[in-house]
Amino acid sequence: MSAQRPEPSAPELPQTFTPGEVEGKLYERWVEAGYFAARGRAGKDAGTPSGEPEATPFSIVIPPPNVTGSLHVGHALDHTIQDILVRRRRMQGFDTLWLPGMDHAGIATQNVVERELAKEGLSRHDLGREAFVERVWQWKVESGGRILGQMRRLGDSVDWSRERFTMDEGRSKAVRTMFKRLYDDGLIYRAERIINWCPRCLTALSDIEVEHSDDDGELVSIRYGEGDASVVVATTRPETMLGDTAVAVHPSDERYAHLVGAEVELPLTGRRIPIVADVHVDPEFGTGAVKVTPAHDPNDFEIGQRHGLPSITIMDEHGVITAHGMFQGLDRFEARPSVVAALRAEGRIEKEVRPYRHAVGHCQRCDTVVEPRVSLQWFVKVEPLAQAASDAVREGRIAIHPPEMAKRYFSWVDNMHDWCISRQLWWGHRIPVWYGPAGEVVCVGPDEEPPSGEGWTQDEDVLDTWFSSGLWPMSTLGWPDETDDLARYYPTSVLVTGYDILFFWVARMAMFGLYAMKDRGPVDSVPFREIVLHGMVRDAHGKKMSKSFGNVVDPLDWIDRYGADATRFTLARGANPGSDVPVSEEWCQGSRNFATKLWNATRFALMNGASAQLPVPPAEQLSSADRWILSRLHRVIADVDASYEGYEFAKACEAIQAFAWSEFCDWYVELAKTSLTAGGEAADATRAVLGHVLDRLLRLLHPVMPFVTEELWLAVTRGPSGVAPGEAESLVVAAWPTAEPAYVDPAAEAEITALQRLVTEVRRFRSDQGLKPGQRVPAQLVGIEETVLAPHEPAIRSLLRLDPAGTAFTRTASLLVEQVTVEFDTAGTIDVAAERKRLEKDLGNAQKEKVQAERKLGNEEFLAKAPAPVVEKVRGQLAAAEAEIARLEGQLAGLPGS
RNA sequence: GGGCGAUUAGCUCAGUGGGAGAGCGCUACCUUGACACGGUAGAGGUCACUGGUUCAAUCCCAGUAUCGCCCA
Repeated sequence: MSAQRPEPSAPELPQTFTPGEVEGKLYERWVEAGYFAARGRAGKDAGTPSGEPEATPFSIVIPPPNVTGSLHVGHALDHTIQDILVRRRRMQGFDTLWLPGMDHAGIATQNVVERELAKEGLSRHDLGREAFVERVWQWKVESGGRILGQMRRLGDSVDWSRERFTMDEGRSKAVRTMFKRLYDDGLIYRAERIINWCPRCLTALSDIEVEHSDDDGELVSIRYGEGDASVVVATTRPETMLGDTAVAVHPSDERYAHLVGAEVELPLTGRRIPIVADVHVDPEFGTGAVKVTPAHDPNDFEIGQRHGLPSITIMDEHGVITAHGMFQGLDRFEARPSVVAALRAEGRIEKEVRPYRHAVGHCQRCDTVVEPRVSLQWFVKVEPLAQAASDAVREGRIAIHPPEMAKRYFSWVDNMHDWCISRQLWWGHRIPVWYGPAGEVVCVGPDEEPPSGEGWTQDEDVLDTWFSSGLWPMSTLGWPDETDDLARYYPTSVLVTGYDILFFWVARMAMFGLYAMKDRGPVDSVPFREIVLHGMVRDAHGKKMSKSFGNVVDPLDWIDRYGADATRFTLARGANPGSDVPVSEEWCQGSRNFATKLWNATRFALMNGASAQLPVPPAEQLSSADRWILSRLHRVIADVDASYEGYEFAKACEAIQAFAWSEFCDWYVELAKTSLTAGGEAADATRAVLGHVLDRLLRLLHPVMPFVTEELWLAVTRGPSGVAPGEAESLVVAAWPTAEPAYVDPAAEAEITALQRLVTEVRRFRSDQGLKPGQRVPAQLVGIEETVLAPHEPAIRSLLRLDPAGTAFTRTASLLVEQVTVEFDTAGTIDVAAERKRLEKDLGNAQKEKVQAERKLGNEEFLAKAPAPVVEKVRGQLAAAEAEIARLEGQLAGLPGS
């Protein structure tokens, strides 16, 4: 430590950053300080960290994770993005609300608890409805909500005082209110329809709870009827032929024209079924004739409706065949080969293709193959609601980012089928409809007493979880009550979610919000003003993460090993608008490395007395290096801020990292070493500039990497005297940095660019010459006095390990760069061949550039039609190339042996 | 089958109508007084293919191929 160096103004930071030791403490401190709590109605007068009198609300409701769930990497991405938005707005002085909570996940949760019961040898029916639901609540209290603790690990700045759950009292009231309103408006009805049925979960599913995959099955062609009057149908589900009630062909299919209206005998059953003509039959598929099983296929159901065909249910709720003699009692998948064998025995099988790949629907929750089933269910009539939801986006009242994604939204919302909302479960919001002894049907509102007396019973079913999730942006703020929060934070500002669940609930929230809040008018009834869609997290090769593939990343594992900051940065750094987010452990290590780099740069600055408390002197008292880094910083602030504003998180992260590492650490800190060693006023200025740049840089990065930036910022802004006057006590509530154009300094930028070019050229020379990095070489910088680089000679010598030329100096090599001739004494060991190779290579490039520029400038049309600035630019390129050629040719001519 | 998107360095991805970029990986050298979770230098690309528009195309348009996603 040199004598001039002042006492360190802050306690030295430890040598490395240990996330595990500080993250938990910092998070709890933030929560205790109340930074994450929205200010509520008082916020109007409460002031802001940056001192403005009024705080504009900025609100986000979290896409509620399942109460059964745990934080997976998809949540980590989703939450990181929301936290970036919220933390930036908070620093900007907004009254921010990020509202956390969970949904009750009807099927998933019921499955979990039923599995628990099964270990005790019990089923839910052994307990009865009431006791079972009690048991689920108990489970929810005990083991539910693990994910909330995990959100703390990630650093989510949510308002814990406003945590909500879809099954809690307020949210239940919202559900009953909404049901009643829709029912009274005729938008909820009960009907017998074909729905998706899970024979394992024993409940109806909505369309979106069915996942389609291409599976290996079979395609069997079966001949119905005899002789000329026979017809061959192809099917992937031969067992359902037991429930066939027709054969359908396309009306213009000449092959079958003579058969339409006739009947054929259905094998194995002895029943006679008609042949009908229907335009929805694809004449190209199979034989062009299809079997029609209205009770077990959605398309066939439609055909059945159009032609008045009977519907014969051949399976029970478990997917077991219910009739037909020898097949009775067989599971649907056992029945399939049995039916085929029986048909084969009768000589009815014309063709069997196996394996045959085709789309098969599976239950999203348990992967069981879904069985279409005719049953009595409750539906939401979506048409008017969907129309409103579609219009809101079409008219820009809800903006989708990135905008290309709106197409997906429209294609879904504009083609939505009625929504089956009843579920044959016990865990959920029970349908508030009572049936009376004389066939009465009464929908009971939240504040009404259900009818009592002999013979009245409540509907047994519960509502789809998405019915309550669809109310989330309103219900969490207190709707249907006119609460202060609802008045202040609805519509929410942004909804952040993956494009893969756009349909699951975004459209539903839009439909419900626009309907329930319509009194506010078209603009303010939307549940959110903007939708930010991100992609799915994938592995380093773009593969979807899956347990079976073994490429699943556990974000908590990364947080443990690399820190929450590194995990968050990795996700944000990969989040380009509209595209999936590839991640890998290597990249997370890279993010950790970045945190460490920042840590060490800050440590260096603090060791040398840097502080954000020091005022940056006026420009004329600053070195060009100081002015350069300030200029670059303030340009970067503008760029990064614009990227954040446009939800371009990858771009923002990349720009911050590039500036911090490649400009601040690689050049400014290196140049600062010379200045600090020299001492005096220049050193003081450097300390102030180091403090200023770090301060702004840490603020800019804080939304992405909240922990390490807080730790460093506190050290940089607080000297031994504690909190700086007027400064925030935490980066969480510190003011967002603004770009100050006054700092932009093109002259300083040009000067440091010249310095970089000179230093790089000499480094290349040293490298070509095999000079070791640390090896000191005597050199003189001829002509530097006449250039802008004159004041930088000490820094240049330090960066390049150049010693002063002593009396015994003998020039063995020289290099002309930026009007400076660098003469070296390499003690005679000059590698002329290496140097010639280098120069010739550069010369070749310069000549190529010259030719390109000349070709353009020799083109009359180019000169006539290209814009003037472009022509000027090319002229400049030509001049630069010619100067470079002259320089390199001079260098080559000066080599020994030339 | 319908729709959408992609194709740029070994890998993952930015990018712009006018001189091809980043990170990781790779090669060489280096424990220099913030940092080896580091430094310096380097190699590596007909910007998928074929046409068209234009003074000028990796970028705009059309077609082809391959891949991915959503829907049926």
